[in-house]
Amino acid sequence: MASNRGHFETVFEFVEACESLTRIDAVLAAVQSMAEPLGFSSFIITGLPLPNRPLEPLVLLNSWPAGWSKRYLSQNYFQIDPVGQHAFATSAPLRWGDAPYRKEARLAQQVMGEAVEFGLRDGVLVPIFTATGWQSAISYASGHKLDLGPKDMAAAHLLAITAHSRLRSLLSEERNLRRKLTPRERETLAWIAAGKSAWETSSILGISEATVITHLNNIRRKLNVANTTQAVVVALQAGELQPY
Amino acid sequence: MASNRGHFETVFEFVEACESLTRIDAVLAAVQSMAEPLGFSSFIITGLPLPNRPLEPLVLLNSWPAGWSKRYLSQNYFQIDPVGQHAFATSAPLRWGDAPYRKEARLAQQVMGEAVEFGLRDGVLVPIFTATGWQSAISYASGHKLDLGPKDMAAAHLLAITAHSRLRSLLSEERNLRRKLTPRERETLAWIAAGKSAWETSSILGISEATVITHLNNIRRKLNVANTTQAVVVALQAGELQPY
DNA sequence: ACTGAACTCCTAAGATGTTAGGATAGCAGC
DNA sequence: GCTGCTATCCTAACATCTTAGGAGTTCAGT
Repeated sequence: MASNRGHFETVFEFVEACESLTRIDAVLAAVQSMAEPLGFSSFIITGLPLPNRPLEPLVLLNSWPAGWSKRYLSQNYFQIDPVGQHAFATSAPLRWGDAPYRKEARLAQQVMGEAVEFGLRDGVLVPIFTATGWQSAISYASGHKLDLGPKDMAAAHLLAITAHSRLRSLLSEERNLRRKLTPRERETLAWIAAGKSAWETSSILGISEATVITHLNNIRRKLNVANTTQAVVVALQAGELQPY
Repeated sequence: MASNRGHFETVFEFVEACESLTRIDAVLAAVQSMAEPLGFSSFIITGLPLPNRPLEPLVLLNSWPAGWSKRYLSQNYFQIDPVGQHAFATSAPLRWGDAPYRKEARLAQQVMGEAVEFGLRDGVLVPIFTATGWQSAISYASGHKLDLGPKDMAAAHLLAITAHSRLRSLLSEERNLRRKLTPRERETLAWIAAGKSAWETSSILGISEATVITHLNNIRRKLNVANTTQAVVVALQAGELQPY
């Protein structure tokens, strides 16, 4: 384990350098190189899904072993994983071993057992809070038991929020290039999300109700959702409902 | 202006100390005491609203002069303020003076003129990205023109994301104490947000469609919204749609 | 024992959203 | 000149949500 002072200075340089990274794989490499001196072999940065929703579409960055990653995401282990579920309840960085789980939860024990098979024995989960109640998290993994002090945890925390911030801006830029909705459709959906009916929205936008309905039809088709309510949720998560 | 090295070390100590702050006004005082050496006299930490939506419900922490704060929020200046609007487009900290605005935008100039009357002459806006496309921001204000180097900007940035992270966890804890919806109502709304109809949701939850409809009626009444779609948006912003 | 909150179930009318067609006009890019 | 995209408008049947009532059960706390 490197010295605490060393960690801090290095992480601090990372904070500055991170701003100039323009490619997602560069962020991944940078985080990886920062995490290794702290004792972590891999990590994942992800948004936390709503109840009953899959984790996979919210993953931002992932350096987990491929086999584990595939199994965890496809089997939706997140809904079982005590560490993942505790991410909602904690505000401070969390040692994996400190995640509470009921003894009767055989599934939870099975998931943790399988993680060990893939070389993920210990780790730290850092929750990242957002202004809207949505959360993200970064989960660092290690192949051996960790011995981390408060400063190491703080360094991991700092690394997490910095990388997350940078990542969001990069993905936001990428996202703009593959937006699915037209400007008028976004404008329409923004009013619908504000609770306006189709008729009210048509008045606001100065068009006919029929046109608003057509826009909503196209929106639902493009986003591949069941109804307008889900369209709003998906559009929010996809960043469609913002200016610019 | 204090030395750059001093800023950095102080901010770094703040990162550690912030974790132990348990009261919102303590965070406010801590940020204030950190911001002043950087040249800032006041600040606001807030989520960014959807188009056509007011800023006020998303404000987390506010040390702006009371008069200006009241006017800005009640008049919904955010939708006019070029700095506020540019928050959506930038990923790096932004000097107020660098915010682009059209010359023909008399309203924008008026807002900025009024800010000066309240002693807000210059400042820095730090956007905070989230995993879901929702954004927050902190806006530092100063009574005089600022002369900030890259390291000062980085220090302000670091201060912002650290305080924001802590604040979210504190508010999240407070929020849990004044949740409006019952567990069953949250469970119902989570499936509705996933695009299920009332009938489908009733099947999933093993209750009658009538009960789901009753839950939705109560949800709309409690959240004081016009329809289920808006109920989902409001519940998401209020953090109602998460486990625990 | 009582109170309040949560959860459950019901009807019926009216409002609103959804589906499935079709149609015209403007405009940018090839 | 053509193609594709965007934006606009329309009808009609059907599905779903919304409103406005009422009512019974359970359970925790006073």
